[in-house]
Amino acid sequence: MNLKELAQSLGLSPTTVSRALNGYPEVSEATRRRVLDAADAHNYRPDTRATALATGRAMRIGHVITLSSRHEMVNPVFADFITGASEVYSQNGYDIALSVVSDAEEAASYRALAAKRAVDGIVVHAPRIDDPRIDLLNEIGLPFVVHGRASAVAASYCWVDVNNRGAFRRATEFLVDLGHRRIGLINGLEQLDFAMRRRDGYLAGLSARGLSHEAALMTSDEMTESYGYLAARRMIGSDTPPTAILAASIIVAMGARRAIEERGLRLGRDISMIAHDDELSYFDNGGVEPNFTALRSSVRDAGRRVAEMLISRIAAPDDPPLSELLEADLMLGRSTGPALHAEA
Amino acid sequence: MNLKELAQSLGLSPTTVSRALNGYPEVSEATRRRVLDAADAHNYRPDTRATALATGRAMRIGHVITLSSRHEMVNPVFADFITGASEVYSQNGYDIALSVVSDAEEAASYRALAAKRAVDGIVVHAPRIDDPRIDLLNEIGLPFVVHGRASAVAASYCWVDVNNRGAFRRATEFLVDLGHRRIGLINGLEQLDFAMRRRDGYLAGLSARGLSHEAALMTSDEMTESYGYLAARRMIGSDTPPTAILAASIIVAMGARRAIEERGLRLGRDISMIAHDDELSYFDNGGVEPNFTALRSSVRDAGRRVAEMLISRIAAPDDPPLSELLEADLMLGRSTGPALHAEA
DNA sequence: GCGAAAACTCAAAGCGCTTTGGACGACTAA
DNA sequence: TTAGTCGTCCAAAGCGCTTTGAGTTTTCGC
Repeated sequence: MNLKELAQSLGLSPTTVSRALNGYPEVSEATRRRVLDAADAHNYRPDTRATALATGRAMRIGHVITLSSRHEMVNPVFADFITGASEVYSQNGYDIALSVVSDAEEAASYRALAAKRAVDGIVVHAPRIDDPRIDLLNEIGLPFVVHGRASAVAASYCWVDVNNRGAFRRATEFLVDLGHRRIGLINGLEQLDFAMRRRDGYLAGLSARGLSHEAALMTSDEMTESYGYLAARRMIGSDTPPTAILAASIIVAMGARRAIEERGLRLGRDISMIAHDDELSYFDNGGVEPNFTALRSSVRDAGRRVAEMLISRIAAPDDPPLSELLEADLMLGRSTGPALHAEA
Repeated sequence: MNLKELAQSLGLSPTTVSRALNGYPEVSEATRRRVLDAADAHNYRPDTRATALATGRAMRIGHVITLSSRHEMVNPVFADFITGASEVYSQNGYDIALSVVSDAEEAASYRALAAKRAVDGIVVHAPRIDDPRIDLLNEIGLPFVVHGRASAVAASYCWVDVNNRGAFRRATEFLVDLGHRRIGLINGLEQLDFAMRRRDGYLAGLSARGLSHEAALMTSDEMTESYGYLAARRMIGSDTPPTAILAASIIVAMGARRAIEERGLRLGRDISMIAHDDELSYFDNGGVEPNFTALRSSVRDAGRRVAEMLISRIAAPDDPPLSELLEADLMLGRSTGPALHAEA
């Protein structure tokens, strides 16, 4: 069933039917009802391709997830982010085009997306410190919003980010205030902007409390469970182990906990840990008394914010860029406690 | 730059340019080169909407992920599945339309996808035992492939599934052979077909070895880390605890391990565990000697197979349905060992 | 009861592509 | 030479929608 057939079956012209369907005022309420009912009865929906071609709007948002040729990892955060974003999209009639590309073809794939006119806007995930995608997209002229920031990029652009620096600084100071002097950081890949900011916050927290940092207590890698395990094991197995650890994600923290328990230490007593918690659906970090003391910031909510911003950006591409900084809550859980040997 | 402009700039007709671009034989090699070079130089790509409208093919595959109104969980498996599928899609010129819908609007959303002519085919995720989507899609006439099966559905359809029943039976028998008599099953939601099959396999394994089952040793729920923890804690805290556990996923297994270690038990010595391992990128379960003895089956590979099958299905929608059963390997890791008190 | 405004409806053009059905030379075979 | 065959290319129709510009009918004020 297409528009023409529907119009014929109603004894109306395609024009009128289209107007009735799209809520134009030039059609009487009676006619509109009749059209709407008939459309419903025939399960008629305008062909998206034709609509997009005629209107020039694809009503589609592109999400490109990049696989590093070295790691080939899919960020588990993506699933929750997209769930949040999709809520907003569907309320506004948008849908999602997903592409998975290798880092080598990344730039080309953005160009292609624009040239093919497949999407109205793009969400940039996991920006690196000096991410070339931002200049690229600005040049192409495709509306976009960055989830995160790219500190070394001069251009202005829309972004939604968590206050990673502030959060990690706060967590660090909190641990110091509990008497911890040696605090390990098990960070994500520090090419990524958010990880760099977290380290900055960690360093700022230490120096605000008059402590110096130590290379052996800082690691950076892809945030897998086994990385968390290996990094924690190495730290706590050293001659001068940390009494507290800052973990970049719940997944990393779970690996670290494994190392801690394997060594016979008790989390929250022998050693403390604070994890960043994106509130992934499969890793609910407890309710009232979470397992991990955590910097909590819902990535699903971030998805919603990004989607809202992008939609308004598409509507007004020439307005000055928007940005939004989300704060992470420090949720006290069972994984932190006073340092045992504060004087040691 | 559109086709007409490109043609003009070359002094050719749109027809010839289109043919050159699409590899038709009616155009000389010299002209084709000239066209291809010009297209490259101008970064020209055919408008997808127009192409789709003209050809009738959207070159797009729909993936619908359903959020249960009760749980609102996004399966983390999805990210890896889509990565595998996307490899195949992009080789064949397809891209991905992702929609996230609540279970209430699920049927309507499939109908809409078909009516809007937005996709050429659909992948059905996480089928329930008696999943209505299969009959629905057959009725609509939209090509689809199910990742998994729906045991109670009579209609024939294309599917790719892991031999869950066989795998769990084998794992159960393996544990029995190690001397375990009380084996717990921490299963996924048993409305889902794969979980039901796993329980079947578990029960078949027990009865093949002459053992009976026990309700207290079988649980079913959404596969989160904390579910794994709670279920395991309850089992091992009972008067007659199991000496071995079968966990439905690595994530669940991590929760179970937490409960085990919290109780001061040593995994692989005091209690054994086998987990199903989808090889999620963020939970690499070791290499040569994995942490968990596991039923290993790559969900990314399943994504590839599903994508291949769907593409061939789209090409030949009236062929008899295809199906493929993948086997899971039983990988020996450090989480299993002989039962301590085989006679107890 | 008349003219003008309001309410309703429509024909046709256009979005950017593919594809059908030729057209036009240049080449081969008889 | 003539007919037939390639090899190249093109004009125009059509995919299903939106939207402009206009036509027709109804309503209303005086």
